[in-house]
Amino acid sequence: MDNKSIAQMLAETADLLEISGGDPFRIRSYRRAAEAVENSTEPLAIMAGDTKRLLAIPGIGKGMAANIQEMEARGSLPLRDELLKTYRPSMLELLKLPGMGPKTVALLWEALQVCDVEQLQTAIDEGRLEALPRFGKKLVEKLKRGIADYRKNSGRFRLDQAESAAERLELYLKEFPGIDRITPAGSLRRGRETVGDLDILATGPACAEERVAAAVEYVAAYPPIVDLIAKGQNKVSFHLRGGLQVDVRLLPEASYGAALQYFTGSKMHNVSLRQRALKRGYTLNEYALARLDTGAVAAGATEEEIYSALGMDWIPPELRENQGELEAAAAHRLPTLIEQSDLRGDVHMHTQATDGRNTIEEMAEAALARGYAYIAITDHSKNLAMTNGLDDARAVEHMRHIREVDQRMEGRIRVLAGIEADILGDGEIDLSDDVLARLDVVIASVHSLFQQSEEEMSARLLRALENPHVKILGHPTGRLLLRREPYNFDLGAVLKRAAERRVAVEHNAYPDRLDLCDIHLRQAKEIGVKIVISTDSHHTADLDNMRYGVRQLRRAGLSREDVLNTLPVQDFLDALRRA
DNA sequence: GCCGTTTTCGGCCCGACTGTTTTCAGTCG
Repeated sequence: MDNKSIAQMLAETADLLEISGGDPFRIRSYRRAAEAVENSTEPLAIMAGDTKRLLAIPGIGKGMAANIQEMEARGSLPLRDELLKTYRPSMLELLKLPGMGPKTVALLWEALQVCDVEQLQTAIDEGRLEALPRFGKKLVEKLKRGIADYRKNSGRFRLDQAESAAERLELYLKEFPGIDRITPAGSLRRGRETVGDLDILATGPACAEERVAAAVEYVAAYPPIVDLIAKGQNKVSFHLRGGLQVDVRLLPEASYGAALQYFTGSKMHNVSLRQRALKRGYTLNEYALARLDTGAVAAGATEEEIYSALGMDWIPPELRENQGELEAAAAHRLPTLIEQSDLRGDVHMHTQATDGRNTIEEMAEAALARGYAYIAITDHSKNLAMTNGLDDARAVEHMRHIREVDQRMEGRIRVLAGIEADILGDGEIDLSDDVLARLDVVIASVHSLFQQSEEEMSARLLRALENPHVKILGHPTGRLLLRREPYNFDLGAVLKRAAERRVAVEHNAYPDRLDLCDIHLRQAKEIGVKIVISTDSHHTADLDNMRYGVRQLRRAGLSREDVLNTLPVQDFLDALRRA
């Protein structure tokens, strides 16, 4: 079983235990174990035989190790099977409705034998819910709306979409006199590839306790709101068109840091942080860090002073997932994360020669405007016929063009000549060695491997790595290589061989395909593979996507040294030649 | 079920909001 399936099974067991009214602390340990498994860079299938290694994972004890071994051996978890005799799997879906928690699910089951969304809808229509304790008109209304939303869209929102919604709201909030600082918190600030809802924090004189009511009214009047969910003393929650939920919190300046820390999360990071605070004689909430004995406030205005009062360095939001960052911060050993400004070149882009929209010059000017010192033009090779891919002769001709443009730029920006070549069925590259040898940047990509089995893929990737001209292993889908989904091929072996051959592995910065690569980026770092980050731009505007990819690298804990295109152009080329 | 710079037992993070109550349980983040 792959890690994701194991994690899901553990999480479901936690949900079922909660519905059954089980011990809350036992439930929490199942949740913790699920997180730990999901975040493990190593397939548990390999570790399962080694109890000691399982026990070394925080959150995994004797019982959980046995559970994991059981799942590996039989593909099932006895406690979960037991619970499913009493409860229905569809109840796990019911839990996703807003306002619906384990207690309510249990009540619906015991009183009405309702166990899924369909039956709940029927029970509502027949008016059977009102007979139950705690079920008034409003709660029933809320469930009705919840069911409609659930059917319409059940899912998270892409980071780039959430970001632009946040930016529009920010403009609106800034209009209100006395609101002068606005920060998105939550998973958006942590740079998660998808965002469940938007947490926006705001502060300024208008957010002081005695004045905040007017600002709350202003927020609630935000025109794009389609559905006001809640309006409290200093918080407004609503849905935007498209279903994105937004929580806006208006906070006094003295506790802004505490609130930012609190609402940035992640939940597990906060739980651990508060535990550490307790051990040191403090209590931490969204208003302040305070002494337990006297109640005296120790910190609150900034995040830095809170972490510092607890003996830690400030932790970049991207790392706040409770995966060892607290220990690293206490030991002053946090990595210095890469910044977008560290990048000196974008080395994967297409032009009109194949399926790009712009000319070489236009791409170069656009990159120059974004502060890059160099780019590589890497159009497709002939095997991608549908893109009008280049054969040997056209590749040489195109290279000549690129060199001319490079000359014309007169050193303002270096324009390197490259290719995004295709890996053929036998692992060969679809251009001659002669041509490949004359190019500065050869990316070998996996287009033709889409429909292949995953075992086949890894074999081909490994063969392609043996080609001396391949400098970068590309993954233009963002799904093939560095992904978190269950995969059968041995990615570790490909990364290890890439490290040995000194071939860099590419990380593409697509906003719509940021599909969960952080775990494998971490694995690449552990193995020592160099990363090249690029946008695979087909249009000058695509160059702006770099920021999304950088967030991914940061979440994986990567520093400038891990990424080749932070180097000056000559060092970058030398590093590639070492392959 | 996990875990230990007070512990191998006895703890385990914290507060707001909602709806239904008339003092609180449940949900949420």
